[in-house]
Amino acid sequence: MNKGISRKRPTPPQQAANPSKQQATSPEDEFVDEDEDVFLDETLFETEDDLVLRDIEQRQSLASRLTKWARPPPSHAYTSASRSVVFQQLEIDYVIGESHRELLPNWSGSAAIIRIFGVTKEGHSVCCHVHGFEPYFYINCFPVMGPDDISRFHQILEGRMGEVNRNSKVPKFIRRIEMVQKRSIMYYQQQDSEPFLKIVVALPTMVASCRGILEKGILIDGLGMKKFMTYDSNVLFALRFMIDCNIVGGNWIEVPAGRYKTTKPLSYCQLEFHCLYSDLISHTPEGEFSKMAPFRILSFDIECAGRKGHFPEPTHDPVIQVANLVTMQGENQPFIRNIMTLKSCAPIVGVDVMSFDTEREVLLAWRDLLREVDPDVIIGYNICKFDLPYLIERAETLGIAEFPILGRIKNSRVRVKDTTFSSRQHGTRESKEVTVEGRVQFDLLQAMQRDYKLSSYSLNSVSAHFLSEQKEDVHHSIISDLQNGNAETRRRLAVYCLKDAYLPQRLLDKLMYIYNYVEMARVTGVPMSFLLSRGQSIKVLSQLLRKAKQKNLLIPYVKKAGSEQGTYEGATVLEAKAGFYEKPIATLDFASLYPSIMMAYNLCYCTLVTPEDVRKLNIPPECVNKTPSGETFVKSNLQKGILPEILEELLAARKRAKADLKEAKDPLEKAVLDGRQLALKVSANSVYGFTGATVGQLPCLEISSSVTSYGRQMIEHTKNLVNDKFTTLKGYEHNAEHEAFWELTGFGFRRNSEVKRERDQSIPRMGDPLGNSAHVSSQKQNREGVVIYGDTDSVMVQFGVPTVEAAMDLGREAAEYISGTFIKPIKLEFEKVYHPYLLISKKRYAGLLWTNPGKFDKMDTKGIETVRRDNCLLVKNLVNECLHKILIDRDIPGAVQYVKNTISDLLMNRMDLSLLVITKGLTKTGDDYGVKAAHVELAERMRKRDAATAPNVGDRVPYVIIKAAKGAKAYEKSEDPIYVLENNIPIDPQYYLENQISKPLLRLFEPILKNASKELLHGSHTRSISISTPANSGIMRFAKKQLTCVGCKALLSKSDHTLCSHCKGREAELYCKTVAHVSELETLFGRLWTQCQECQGSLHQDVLCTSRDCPIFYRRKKAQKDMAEAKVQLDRKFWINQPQQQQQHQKLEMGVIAFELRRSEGSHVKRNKRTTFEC
DNA sequence: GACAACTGGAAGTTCCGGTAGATTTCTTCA
DNA sequence: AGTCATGAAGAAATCTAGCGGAACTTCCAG
Ligand SMILES: Nc1ccn([C@H]2C[C@H](O)[C@@H](COP(=O)(O)OP(=O)(O)OP(=O)(O)O)O2)c(=O)n1
Ligand code: SF4
Repeated sequence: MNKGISRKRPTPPQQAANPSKQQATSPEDEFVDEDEDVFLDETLFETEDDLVLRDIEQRQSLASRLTKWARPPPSHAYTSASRSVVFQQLEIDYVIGESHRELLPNWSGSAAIIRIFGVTKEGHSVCCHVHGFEPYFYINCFPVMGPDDISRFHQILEGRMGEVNRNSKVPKFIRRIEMVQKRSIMYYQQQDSEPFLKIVVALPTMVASCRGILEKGILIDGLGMKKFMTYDSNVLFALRFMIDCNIVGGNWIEVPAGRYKTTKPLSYCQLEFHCLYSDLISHTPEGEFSKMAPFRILSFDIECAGRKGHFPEPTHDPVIQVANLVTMQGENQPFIRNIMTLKSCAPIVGVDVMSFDTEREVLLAWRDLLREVDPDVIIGYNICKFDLPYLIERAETLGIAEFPILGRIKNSRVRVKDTTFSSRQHGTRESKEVTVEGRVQFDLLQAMQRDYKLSSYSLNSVSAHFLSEQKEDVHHSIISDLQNGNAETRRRLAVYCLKDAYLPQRLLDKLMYIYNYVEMARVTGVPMSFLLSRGQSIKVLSQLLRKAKQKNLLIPYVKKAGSEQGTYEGATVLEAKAGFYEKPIATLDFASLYPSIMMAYNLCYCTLVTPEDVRKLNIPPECVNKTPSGETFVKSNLQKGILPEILEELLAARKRAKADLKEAKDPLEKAVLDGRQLALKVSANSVYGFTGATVGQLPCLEISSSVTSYGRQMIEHTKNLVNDKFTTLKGYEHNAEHEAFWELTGFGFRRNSEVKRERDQSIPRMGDPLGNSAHVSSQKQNREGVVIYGDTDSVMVQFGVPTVEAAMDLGREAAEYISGTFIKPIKLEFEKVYHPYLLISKKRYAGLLWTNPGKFDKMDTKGIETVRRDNCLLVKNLVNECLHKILIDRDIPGAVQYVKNTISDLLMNRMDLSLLVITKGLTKTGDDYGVKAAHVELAERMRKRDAATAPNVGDRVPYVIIKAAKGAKAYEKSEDPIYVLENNIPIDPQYYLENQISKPLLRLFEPILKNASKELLHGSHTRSISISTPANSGIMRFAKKQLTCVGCKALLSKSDHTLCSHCKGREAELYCKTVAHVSELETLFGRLWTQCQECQGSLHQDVLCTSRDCPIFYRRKKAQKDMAEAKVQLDRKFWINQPQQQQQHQKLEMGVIAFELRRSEGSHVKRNKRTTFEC
């Protein structure tokens, strides 16, 4: 217990990194000394007894810590290399290194070496170096080129490459040029193959530079200047390797015994070896190989102590705590829970608390943990953008050179790079890329942003949403205070930090992320890490390349052709017959419309016939499909497309997912499986999207516009058929009604029987372009149909029958009947019934959804405010409640009353601020906006206040609308809700009434209620308003304060202090009332306070949380404010004879004063708060 | 140099320009 | 009867609220 000696950080991980040593000696004996040193600090305040106890405890904890940290040691069969190694790979990358002498004796110089990281089923970490895989691409071969030309070409190209890559030390740039027989994927071609040149280069980066040379043109003796088309030349090297070896993301790889060599380890992995790429066996993920290896998942979170009023910056502010949880895949409890703290920290049950004196020790302890535990996956919340870069930059600032070796490769530092991801779907989002070699990072924040549309992505609101659990949010300035307190306050912080580390793990489990993402990686064939860092197109491209390789096809590299026509026509949306439908509405929907069109009509790059070839090739007309948009594609008997094959696989995977979904019971599990099913659907739809992506790799608008044109034709055909069959054939009960209608409106219509006769002669078939179906429709187009709405691939049909069951029967019948008119696999399905159904407009409707006749499943809303994230909660709740009352309870008066109450609450300022927060996404950086928008302007203002916490591109900005001068634009009235709370700024209820709730309500009630506007928005409930005054905002500088009477709120003259002359004499009554009011508010506040204490997990500590996303927070704040105000009123009772106190109170009492606003012209506007205007 | 699935549609906001109506200013005239 | 002040009426100028529509923006349906 020598307190004087300089402390060492605990060194267990380093020793323990060598498993054999660990076994040889008892770890307990070995590390006791360091252990004592480390925890000395805490013992300073403790008694001798505690000290001894603590000491024993720590000894034990460290011993168990080590056995817990390390991976199981590999068996002899592994260490002696006498068995084959089978492992699940999680990450693949490559490095440039010297070729392996033994494996590739004939090679020299540097080459790309692939590294595969993974885990065996026993849980050993694996690093496999793969040699012999060379980067290559193809170019077209001119017919005149003979073998001599090729070798001359080789030499010239080698020379040009030497010029371009001057400082590369490779002996030979172009390894080989081979003549191969292949075919381009573009356009249908009659010959099977033609010659191409395969160019094998030395290093992956040379593909691009070589491509550049060949595209520009190269002078070949005897042939002149030749420009080449390049093929497969834009494929990432690691992906190329995966494709050629048939490896898909997260699958199992086997390296047979004897085919691998071990050498001096370059990594920290337990099993490390070298092999040839041709010796790898990739197992397709089926049966035994569809399982998961027991990989280790580290979830962590850091806390930093920022300076007062500043967000922590790594150049100044220390890292004070790091919480870690390690879980084995497939288990539901972490087997390691610890926290590393700077300075002492009181013990926490079930958690290994490790305290250190210096930040350096904390950081190094974390690095050691990483190295020893050797996690395969690192998760956390916002780790990519914050935690990891912070740790690394911090270590740099402190000059800890040995810290950033976090990956599995010895002496290799992690690199941090800024990245932006921008797509039409997800907008622009900035992030950082931290390369930790051999470990997959899985930032739950990124996953959430991609997979779920939420109005806030803070950990708090996400966990509230998925785990129904609030998480306190401690402001960064308070974190410093806690750190600077004592062991207890630091314990408090540690608990908070641990929770932040635990929640991502819970989310990961609950949303089955590992399982779902591995599946997606396997189906689409990309590495896991791509799923979070890349978009949809890489998935399609990966599948395309795989299929193309099987079929001997090549994918051309096309430069951006600027002249290409920008857009093409999309889907039809049928005109919506808005209204409230009390009879059941059946929905017919094509199953995966676009994918099935592509499959049915064999649409693919390789089946497209160019207009030129249509004339030249003389393909028999029965072998081609002419699409409604005028393109020609050959049928599958001539050439089967590869896109249809890809789609078949994706849809098969989706089918499996849907089958799992059926099994699921638990609602959340259902939601998750539904998400998985939807993700696969999106992947399938993206195949179509890929062809229409003009900025993508291989756009082919002929395909995409053909798909949509078929789609348009099909929905039109379906609509006509339904309208036709179900309004004209006898035997459907509803006919009478419609006939009556026709008699009223129609003229010149034929009778039903006539139509029937005609129908019997031919069932219109889709496919004969513009044939019968057009004929039928032209005859009937004036006829009022039963199809009330439809979008892209669905039609909503009002059969007119009164019961859900009957509608279902008719729906099924109709679906079957109409499906018969389409080519396989296009299938119209009866999906659901809405009853009742409120159709507001195109893409906006609500209804009760029934899938079985007994009971409705749920209320379904599409497009309206309840599902839109850019509405405040008030509107969402209000609309939701009204819909509930209208659709389920069928209680329209109740709905009206509810609206009135809500409006009156709003106007009387009884609304809690959390309900008024509007959020909008920031899609571009400040300057790029053309017009001023509320959230953009606010983001700019917040940036001026504090740049570090202000929203960035891709973030969502929460704001409320505050009171301002009349006629002020919304962008002048937006404000940060926290700021509003802190500064007691009044909100603008009028804005919320007029701009937020009125229009949605009118849209909702219009079809149901006469005079909706008058009834809802101008009734007596709108008469009482309460105007609150700002506390200290700008215009208050011109305000003169005046008190109001407690009894009747009238303005007080100078002589009165509490009550006006009228109310004098009612003192006792009013006093009692005020007291009761105060105590009521106190109880409310107390209750909320306790709730928060429960949330933060301790009942005897202050609540520090300022969570923008928690409704309780707003309520607590409001209760607090109301209570304070009420107390001030109470105090006023006693002022009557103490005039000098008055001023003081006046200051406190900002909320209850009236003010007089002077305008420069001299006109006066008088208002007072808490004055009830009765009209 | 690498990266980015697609279109259709509703709705809210700002901006801009022509306008009706109000207000002010000027003119005329009793 | 001529001159001047005044006020009313009318005309001209000016202001302004409110409008429609375009453009921009966000988000959702499919
Ligand atoms: N993100 C999307 C969603 C849809 N679509 C296109 C392709 C779909 O085929 C069509 C219809 O979409 P649905 O949402 O109705 O989905 P599907 O019909 O594909 O699937 P299902 O009806 O089986 O759920 O719209 C698209 O391009 N991109
Ligand atoms: S406001 Fe209270 S309940 Fe909400 S997150 Fe904070 S501590 Fe928890």
